[in-house]
Amino acid sequence: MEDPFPSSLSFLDHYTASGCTLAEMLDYSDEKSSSLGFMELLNTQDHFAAFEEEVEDPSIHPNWNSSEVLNAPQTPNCSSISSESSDGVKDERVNEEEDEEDEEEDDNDQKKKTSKQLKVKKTNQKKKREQRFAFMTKSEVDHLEDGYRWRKYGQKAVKNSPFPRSYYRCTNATCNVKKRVERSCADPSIVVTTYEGQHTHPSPQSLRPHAPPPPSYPGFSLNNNQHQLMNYSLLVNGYMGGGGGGPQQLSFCSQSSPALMANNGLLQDIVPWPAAKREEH
DNA sequence: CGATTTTGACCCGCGC
DNA sequence: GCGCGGGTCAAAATCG
Repeated sequence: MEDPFPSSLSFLDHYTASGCTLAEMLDYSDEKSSSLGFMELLNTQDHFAAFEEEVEDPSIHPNWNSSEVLNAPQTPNCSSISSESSDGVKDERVNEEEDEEDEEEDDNDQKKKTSKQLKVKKTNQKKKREQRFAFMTKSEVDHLEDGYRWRKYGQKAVKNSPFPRSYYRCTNATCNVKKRVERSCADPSIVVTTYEGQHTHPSPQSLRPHAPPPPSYPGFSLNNNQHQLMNYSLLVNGYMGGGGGGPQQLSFCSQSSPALMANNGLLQDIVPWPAAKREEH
């Protein structure tokens, strides 16, 4: 089966090469996005979607379409996406749930163990990859408000980038959604946010009296006065994941929409930074 | 005082 | 086997 996204091409390269411009892919006006969740925007405007999961064989889901993709994560129980993974994600998730239960039972025992052993167990869990997607946002602030509460648990310098990468975890104890935030080294005005996992709880923002409905998936709920809005929104298939920068396949599903044609300027200066990362080899 | 951030250390995977 | 880079932990510091 042919690889639709050769590793020599960035996802932007691929997309432009395939006759669909980024401006067609990504089109959100400030006005439209000001009060809608990110995924809601996608739902509303029916643009495109792609998601993580390291698909070995794209033919297993040749007919992905954005509505299918976007509807899939609406609830934590929905597993249609992961069930399509050929990477064992589904099974791993089941195991993860079991592991969590075991972890509670063994909590006392674990306290007796050395911290090293504890770390080994925890780091093993990170092998189980969650659904992940990332997007770029042109913003002056690093940590974009998305309706959920996050706690920063780490920060690392990124190779070949003057900007550090920040790691956040959802503050809800039952929710293990994580996100990474970093600035593009090529264009410091661009913030790259990667979500991993799905929220298992409603957004705290829903508690606000005038707040818009919370996104049912990690996404954006932008306020006009917060930042310059997401001029760019890329849902990608974990393109920034994985140390070592091994090529991960991207899966875009784009649909033509009149709305997509309305905005041409916002993406003109988007930087194909994943390509830049690959060039380091 | 609880929640969050900072930051150095540690672990793991991967390439050489 | 070793080194590098990414990801996470956890204690200390800071914030509200």
